[in-house]
Amino acid sequence: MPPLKRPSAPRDTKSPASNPASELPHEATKAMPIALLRAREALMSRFRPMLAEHDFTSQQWRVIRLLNEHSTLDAAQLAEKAFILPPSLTRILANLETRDLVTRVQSSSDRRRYLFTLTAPGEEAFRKISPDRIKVYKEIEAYFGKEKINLLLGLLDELAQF
Amino acid sequence: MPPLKRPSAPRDTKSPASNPASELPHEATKAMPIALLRAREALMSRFRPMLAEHDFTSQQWRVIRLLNEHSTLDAAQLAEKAFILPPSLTRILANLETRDLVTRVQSSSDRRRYLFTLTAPGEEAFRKISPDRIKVYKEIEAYFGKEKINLLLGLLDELAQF
DNA sequence: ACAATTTAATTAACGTGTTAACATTATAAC
DNA sequence: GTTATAATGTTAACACGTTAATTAAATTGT
Repeated sequence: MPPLKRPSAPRDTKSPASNPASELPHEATKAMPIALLRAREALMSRFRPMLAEHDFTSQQWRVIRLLNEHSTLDAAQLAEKAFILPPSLTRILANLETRDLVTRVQSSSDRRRYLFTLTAPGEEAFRKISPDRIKVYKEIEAYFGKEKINLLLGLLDELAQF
Repeated sequence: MPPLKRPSAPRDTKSPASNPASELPHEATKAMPIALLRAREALMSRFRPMLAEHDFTSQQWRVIRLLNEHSTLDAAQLAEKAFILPPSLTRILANLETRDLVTRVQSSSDRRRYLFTLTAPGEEAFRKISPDRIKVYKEIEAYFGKEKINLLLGLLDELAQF
């Protein structure tokens, strides 16, 4: 039987005594969105300063990296692979074009589409940053271990299907 | 010895043949930040429309939820628990105060600090949304299973320590 | 008590996230 | 072939993320 309420007693939570945390069906699930955010931030806080030194945001870098891998992509492909919504991507690409890191050409077969490619300075920026980036990957692996990383990736991919 | 380059050959990637994906030490690690993003988005895409019906963003809702649990918190405590940076929190609290969902009182012992509390309409909003929210939690559990959720949470917490 | 330092919260500036509406071009229906 | 529909990318509006600078108040050292 739960103890009687003492309304005059000091307290710093409102957790109802009739519904302790251990019985709630979704206590763990409730924490998932923030746990994902915190884990991601733990990683990004390593990459961000390094990218900032070269005047890149992580999203700008994701676009650069993808264009380095695929040589040419249209906006829809970039949006899907970088997981960036079209309105954000429009702004990011405009920024990178202004800085002469990326160029666009209109597709001749479908004039609604634009094909994006790294410029020479864009490729140079990629090569310049890459070593630092790999250093961080290795630190993560050293801390966490490849097995756990793959286990985690599997779970995340499955959750992403939801 | 790597094959000769064929500059005229069609291709859609630039992956160097001398360094196939299976040998790269960080292929999995490289995918972690986006995998975390995608997993989180899978969850948030369920919550967002429901919150939007009541004119809440997920961040605003996080603040409401925390004030419901803890009854009164200062900005620093809210920032830490909701994982929201102080400048964002300032704006969010200003918004919620304008809507009379939250009130602030200056701490008498430390006049730099402000203590925030839900108003009656704030508590009402919380109660109104809560059932929908729990419904989504249960859907997630039904899809993913509690064991996997707890396993995933453990891995995420460990990664967050990095 | 007083100056220097530290801390809590805010402001400023810029970039991104999110939704809705829009212009342009392709495709489908008829 | 013309009209209706769908798809690609952009614009607009608002909220949040991120870093640096700022204000006000507390704390420390002397």
